[in-house]
Amino acid sequence: MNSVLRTTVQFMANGLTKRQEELLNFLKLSHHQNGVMPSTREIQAHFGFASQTAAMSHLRALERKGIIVRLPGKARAVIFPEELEREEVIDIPIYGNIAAGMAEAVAEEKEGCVSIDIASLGIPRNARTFALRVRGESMIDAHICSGDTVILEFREPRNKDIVAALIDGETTLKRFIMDKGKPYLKAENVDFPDLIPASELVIQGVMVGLLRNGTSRW
Amino acid sequence: MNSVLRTTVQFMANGLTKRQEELLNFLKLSHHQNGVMPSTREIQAHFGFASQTAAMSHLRALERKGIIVRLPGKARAVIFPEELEREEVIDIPIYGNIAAGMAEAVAEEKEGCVSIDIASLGIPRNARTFALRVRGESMIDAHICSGDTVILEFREPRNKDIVAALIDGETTLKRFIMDKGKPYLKAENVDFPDLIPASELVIQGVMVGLLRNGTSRW
DNA sequence: ACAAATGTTGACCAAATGAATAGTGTTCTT
DNA sequence: AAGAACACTATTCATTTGGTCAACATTTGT
Repeated sequence: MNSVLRTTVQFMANGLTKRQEELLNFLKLSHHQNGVMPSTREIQAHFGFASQTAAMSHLRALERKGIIVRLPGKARAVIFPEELEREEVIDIPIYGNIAAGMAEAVAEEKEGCVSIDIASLGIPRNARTFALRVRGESMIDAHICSGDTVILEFREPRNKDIVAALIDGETTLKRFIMDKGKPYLKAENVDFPDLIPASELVIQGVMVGLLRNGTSRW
Repeated sequence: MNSVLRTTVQFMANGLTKRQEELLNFLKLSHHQNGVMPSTREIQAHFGFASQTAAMSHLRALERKGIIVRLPGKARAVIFPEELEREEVIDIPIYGNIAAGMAEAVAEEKEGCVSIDIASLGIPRNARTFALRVRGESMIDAHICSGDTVILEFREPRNKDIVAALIDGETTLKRFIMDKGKPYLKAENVDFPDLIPASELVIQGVMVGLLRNGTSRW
């Protein structure tokens, strides 16, 4: 009597069986950890199959159900359809402070990263961007809250742009106003005064987007 | 006299030569369009090289400069290091309206997609999420503006959560308040009245994040 | 002028990899 | 009870693919 098979074919919400779900998870895990899709023999080894055909037929099943796409004949050519439709994703470094000149983005001070597609932010693909965590309420009337993450582009500010500026060795978010050729910085909160730059005005970036986290207070 | 070679070795900002830059662009384009990395022979064919060795040496150069990582012996195993560090990216469909029951997310009504890493939103990897474009000023006191994109999770609301609710066949954003066992909906704008549900209260999702675009007005 | 780095050519090998065929047992639906 | 979908074993073949060797040309810095 053959007691190897004890399979209970249960269908999941997405129309996959338990085993197919396991295979899909392995594909995703492998792709995320190693950066490449596993070959049929790597799938075989991971599940302890005695032949590649088992892996092959599972891949065929996933393809038939539209979960994956494969390029026939090509090696490791398993694709998740959603990744093909996806816009280009960029990685935006988050800095706590940017005290220095910002000429070269210093990886050491990076606190984390936001990965987001460029279309959602509406920025050009070659834009140099970075992000800052907002502390304080100085821009609350522009509906920028403490805890928000603002996305900034490294470029020249235009009138009324919201900018990150270096003031007294600290980076703060302010609205950039050009008044008769003279620039000054305006807080979007009546409790904060306008700032007329004494000497040089150092603009670190122009706000192009904002990200608010569910765990933030609002 | 051999007049094939007209190479001017110019170094780019990232330390790559012109040719290496072209190769990198082909890798990125190919990866984004086809979903897989090109093989050395596909690189060869694209650039019209007479042998794989040209492609190989370019790949080696890119690897030496840290632009790519390769897994020796494995097929199409070229990896961009930033993608390895990247958190898992999910694709959140954007709906204009969600009039229907929302039991099954209907792809037909999809207006677009936001691709973002799960860590930036702070949501579990298996969360069922969708996004809505905000119209109107009813949540302005919660600093949610017209034009913002709110990210919502399909789950039961807790007290004081901001939710998308179905009211008169339209989806609107409101704060969910549970008062002595009776739920009602509160607009975060003094000009808008509270809403006490006449019959059934249909909650479509709970706000877990917000995305504001640079092109939005503020 | 010389060395080092870069870009190229052509031919070849061995390993990695996808794919096919034939057959067994299990579970689910009708 | 029958058919379909599912989960696998065992073996074999053909192609894809990475990797190497031996040269040679051009540019760049010392």
